[in-house]
Amino acid sequence: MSKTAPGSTTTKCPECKSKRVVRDYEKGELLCSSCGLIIAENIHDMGPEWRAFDAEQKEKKARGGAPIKYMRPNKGLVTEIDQYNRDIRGGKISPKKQAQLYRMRKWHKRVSIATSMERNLVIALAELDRVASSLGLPENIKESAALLYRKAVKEELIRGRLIESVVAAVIYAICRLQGIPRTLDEISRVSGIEKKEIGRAYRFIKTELKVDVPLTDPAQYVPKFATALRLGGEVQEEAVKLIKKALRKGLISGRGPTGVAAAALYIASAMHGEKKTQKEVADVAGVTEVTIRNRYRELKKELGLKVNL
DNA sequence: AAGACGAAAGTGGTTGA
DNA sequence: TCAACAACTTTCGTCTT
Repeated sequence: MSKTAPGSTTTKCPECKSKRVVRDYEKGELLCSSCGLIIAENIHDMGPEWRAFDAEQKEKKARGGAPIKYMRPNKGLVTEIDQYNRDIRGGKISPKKQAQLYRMRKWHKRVSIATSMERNLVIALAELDRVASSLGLPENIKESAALLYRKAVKEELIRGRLIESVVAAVIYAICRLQGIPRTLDEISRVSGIEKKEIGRAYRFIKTELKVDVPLTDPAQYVPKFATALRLGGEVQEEAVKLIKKALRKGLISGRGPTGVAAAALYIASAMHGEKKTQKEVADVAGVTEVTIRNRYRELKKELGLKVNL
């Protein structure tokens, strides 16, 4: 990547022409600090010369080639030392060498047993790296996820579960813990594991490892959606304000965070004369118009908003 | 013609007996 | 393990702009 100091860049914001574009390593985003536009999301370490606003666009823009699949565990990872004390031509080997081979076999066996866990990790970490990179998650997230996965292995929680689904679950958990908005849908798409599979594995490790995951704050999704909708900073602030108010008020408990974020953005966009249709907002948020209407009606009533749309 | 609205029925997941 | 339940979706008819 570039050699600029962490956080700062030489990029100019395409929206407001400001030079105050910074990298947010936490979220893996490149954003303009004066207007709030996310210029690039899911920043790769390996040089993103394109822009992508969300996972879908990213998939379209990313170069071709099927995702790497680790078909067979252990492929190329296991060495064998046979039991015949011969060299490759079949000739006898000196007793000294034989003793050496014996020791090698012995240790090889021990190491192999000790590393059935390690082997699992090799596969899992490769998968973790692949998925996390596809999602543009930064290093520290990968590290945390790897740590959590190790814990899961140690507790023998993988048995009967696909390694890939546990990996996906761990990533999902860490993202939520760190407040980085990645939906189950996105993770499902890049990992190729069904949403409900990930959800199940996630719930399992969450309870078994007693990981305390706070419920997602809808405000976390605001910048993401707003950028996809090309909505400015003021609208985002407005939406976040609405969410905060709603949170303090009755509650948003039980509601899907994406739906709430979508409704807040919908209202905020109308308040600032940059109105988007329900369908537009619904599409980027991954919910239906009906859900937006429901949330929007609740918000309007609870907050006593007098917005005419 | 497009967007917004809401009713009704269906789906998948959670929860508690 | 099953049934009740809440959130969300799908579908569709109607109203508004």
